Amino acid sequence: MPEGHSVHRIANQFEAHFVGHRIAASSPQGRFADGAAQLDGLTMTDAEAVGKQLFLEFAERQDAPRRWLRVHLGIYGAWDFAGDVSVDPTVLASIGAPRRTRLRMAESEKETELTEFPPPPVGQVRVRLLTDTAVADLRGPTACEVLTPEEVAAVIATLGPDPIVDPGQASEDRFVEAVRKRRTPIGLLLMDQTVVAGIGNVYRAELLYRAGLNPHTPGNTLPEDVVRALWRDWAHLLNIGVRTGQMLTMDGLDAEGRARALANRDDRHWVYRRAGLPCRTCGTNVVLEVAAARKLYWCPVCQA
DNA sequence: CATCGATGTTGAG
DNA sequence: TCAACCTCGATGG
Repeated sequence: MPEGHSVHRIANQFEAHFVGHRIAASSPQGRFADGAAQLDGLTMTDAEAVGKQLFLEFAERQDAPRRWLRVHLGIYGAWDFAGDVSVDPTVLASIGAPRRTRLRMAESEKETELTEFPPPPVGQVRVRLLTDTAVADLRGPTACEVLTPEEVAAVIATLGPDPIVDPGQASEDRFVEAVRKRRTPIGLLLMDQTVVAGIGNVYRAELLYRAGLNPHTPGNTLPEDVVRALWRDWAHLLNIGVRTGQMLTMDGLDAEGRARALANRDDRHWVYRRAGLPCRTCGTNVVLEVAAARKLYWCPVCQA
């Protein structure tokens, strides 16, 4: 699935083109007919991303009770936007006019031509959210449900800090404390959404590499400054991800390297998906091991 | 064209 | 620990 950065971009897209608009909600696939009926005709009043979860708020009127749609894309979910939407939602404010197009927002983003509006739903569309000028289709989510504000608060309470939602020192402190009180290996703690929200398998491998950390190191044996640096690096990479829409983890590259990283996913990471290939730094073969049913890539020399 | 695998989570056993 | 969820791009024949 998209890791935290994409979910923030999706929230930005909703913020820019759906919030403040009256929404026609439907479930072309039928599996979310009841939920869609609860939202149909309401106005979207807010769009928030926390970790990998997306929350869209709806209300009848300004002072009316609020309802939230909670969406988690899981491993292969995606939102498809079409109509007047931003090709790059993060630059909308400076560019102004949206572009009439079709945009898939999942693990990667792809733009295609739009011939009619609204486009007929393609495939299994769980939810369609339609305004006069823009449409969002959700497919393949692992979670899609209508919640009360209290239920949303309860979900968010289970999540660790997200550096974009809470950029302050308190979030860093929370992360440091959560990591340093547990014997669990840091490689698993980074994937634990109650410890930090939004990191997935790619960012985990890359953050550990960048920190020179052995994934098996127990959290409670890590020096405080190492854990703080880890948090700051996550915040740094997340911001790059939200800005570019790509999980670029090899910053500091020259212009040529940057172009290569943007063009080829094989040249984009230090260790992720590089099992058996030489480490870019020391030449040692990158190791692949399976931990908690996920593939973990790391360099046994650089991350000794 | 068939098969595989994935940037994730939940819940059963 | 592992299957299920449910989609689609990449890969191989």
